[in-house]
Amino acid sequence: MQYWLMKSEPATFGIEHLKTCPQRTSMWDGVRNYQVRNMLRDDFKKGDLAFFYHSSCPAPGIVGMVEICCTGYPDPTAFIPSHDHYDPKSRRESPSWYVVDVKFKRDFELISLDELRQHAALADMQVLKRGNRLSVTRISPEEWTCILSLR
DNA sequence: GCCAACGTTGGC
DNA sequence: GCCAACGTTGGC
Repeated sequence: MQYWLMKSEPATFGIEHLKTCPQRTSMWDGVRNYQVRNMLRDDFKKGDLAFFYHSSCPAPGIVGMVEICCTGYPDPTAFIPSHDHYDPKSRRESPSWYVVDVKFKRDFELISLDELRQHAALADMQVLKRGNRLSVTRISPEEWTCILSLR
């Protein structure tokens, strides 16, 4: 059982979108970064929990919690030529990219980036480090508990 | 395998 | 829209 933080741009796919999906569950597709791919493919397990983070928006921060529904499987959008996430280098026999399914668990009143930075116990979180570009990062159990205690 | 150029991310 | 940071690409 592991904890994660998953970033998404709310204009593209925010937590409000997730809540309108059937079973409030969606594929987390479109990851095109190898470090994140490796985590989705190798490390994510059914039952893991993740914070849902809104980035590249007026109020960046944690807005909710999701549960991981399955281990990673090949990203089907990479195989569809007309899709925005199409990647001709990804083949069905040797997929380049992976997804997991995530299910909505709960909302938070926004825990802003600024608020996260105010807690020394969270200072090591990758999402707070400058230059961080990973859309998925690990959260330690201590960090998870600390963030939950904020709401 | 080096490294410069380029593209993307994401807070501000 | 700026710009720092850093991943990716491709020539050599």
